[in-house]
Amino acid sequence: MQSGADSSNGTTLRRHGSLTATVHTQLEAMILRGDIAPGERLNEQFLSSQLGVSRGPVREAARLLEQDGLVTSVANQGAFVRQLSLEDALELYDLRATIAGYACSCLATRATESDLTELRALVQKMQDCIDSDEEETYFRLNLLFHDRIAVLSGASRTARIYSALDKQVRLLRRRVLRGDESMRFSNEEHREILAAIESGDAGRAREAAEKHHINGKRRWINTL
Amino acid sequence: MQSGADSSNGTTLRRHGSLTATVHTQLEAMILRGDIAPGERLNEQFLSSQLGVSRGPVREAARLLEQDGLVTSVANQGAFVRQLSLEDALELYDLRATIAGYACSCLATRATESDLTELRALVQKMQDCIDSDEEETYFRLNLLFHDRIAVLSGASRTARIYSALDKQVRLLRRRVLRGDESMRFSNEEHREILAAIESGDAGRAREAAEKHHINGKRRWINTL
DNA sequence: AGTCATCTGGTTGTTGACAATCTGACAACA
DNA sequence: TGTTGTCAGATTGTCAACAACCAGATGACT
Repeated sequence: MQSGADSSNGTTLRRHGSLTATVHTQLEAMILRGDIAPGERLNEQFLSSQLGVSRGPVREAARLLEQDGLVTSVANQGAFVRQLSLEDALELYDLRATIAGYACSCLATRATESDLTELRALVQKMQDCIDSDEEETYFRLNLLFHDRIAVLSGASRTARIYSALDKQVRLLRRRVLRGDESMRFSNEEHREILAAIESGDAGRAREAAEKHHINGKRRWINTL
Repeated sequence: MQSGADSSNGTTLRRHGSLTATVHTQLEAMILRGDIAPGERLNEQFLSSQLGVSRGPVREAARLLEQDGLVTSVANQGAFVRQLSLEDALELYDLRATIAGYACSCLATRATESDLTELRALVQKMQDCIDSDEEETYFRLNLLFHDRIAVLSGASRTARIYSALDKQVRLLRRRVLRGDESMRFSNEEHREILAAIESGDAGRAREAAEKHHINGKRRWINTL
């Protein structure tokens, strides 16, 4: 719950100039954090007063969130935080796997030594988390690992779409506790992805990434 | 009632649709038609007076177009019709190929007889266009064929993304004259895609679709 | 009692005005 | 002559008020 105007981030986030961008970021965080539950409506007036802006930027931010797939808006009724059906979830996982596969295949053909160093470090950090049983940090690093792959692939649209899909996935498993075994298997797959990228074999990288994501899907299904 | 949401693709001029939606459709058409050239700015004031609305809906529509990838907006400077670099174009083709491959693999596992009938009819019509040398119509049917596959695949996000990528591609080859030979090869590939879907073999469908799109990419490159 | 029309409060849709910012040009100056 | 400061115009960013619209409640009528 944000009291009053700012207080959220100490420094006023005015740098981008556009309030819309700020509001977009804030609302996205609220939704991903679960402050606004799936199915709930984004009340423009309430949110605008909460964030200390007028309804204009809130409306524009809502449009952005709709394109991000985080909310659906109904004419004359407003924007609602998306509630994903099981079918939606399954498609989401598969599609994300496909996109990730493409990103990895791109990266395999262009990764610099610096890129590889960065990814290796992430895998190592994740291993440390497993050893010291820090699930929360592992979860964060895991997101970062895949995000970095998408970005480093140089395919900007691909990275953007992957990021959007990732947020939608987080919509349905906000608090995922993978468990020790899952983390171990998962990071093993990360190693395979990394090895495939290092080898420069685009096809192998693609398959490794797809398999990893599909396994993630299966792990999620098993938690139902 | 299922109002709003998405995907009644193309002209969704509902009786009372919001102005934002109308403006979005109009601007999209203008851009795709080339009325507003790549690199050109979308002047909010001019467009709003041109379309007989205020700047609000125009601004919101511009946000939508940005998410569609048709324009890029700069803070305090406005929205500009996107100018695609060669790299952009190459990624676009590859990514679209990947997405199309996924859509086809989905459709292969769920296509109804009615779906197949529709697609067969489209392929036949395209053949007629080739025989009577109607490139313009062939071009339109070609777009429709791939769009229908995406929609019939049942993967709504996938269809949406494919549609967006498709519009971006059209941004860089508004007037493509494929030539007789190209059309013939292209439709032959359509047949192969259709056959793969009919066979129910997801992997084969995926490969056929990917190959078709990659060949399309090559055909485009050859025109440079 | 049940069905339908109407009313009302609240919310979104739209607008025109005002503030902040950028672009380009002109003029002052070293 | 080349650089820099300043200004005017245009354009985007934001706001608060008004209009259109929907959902639910109330009440009349059969």
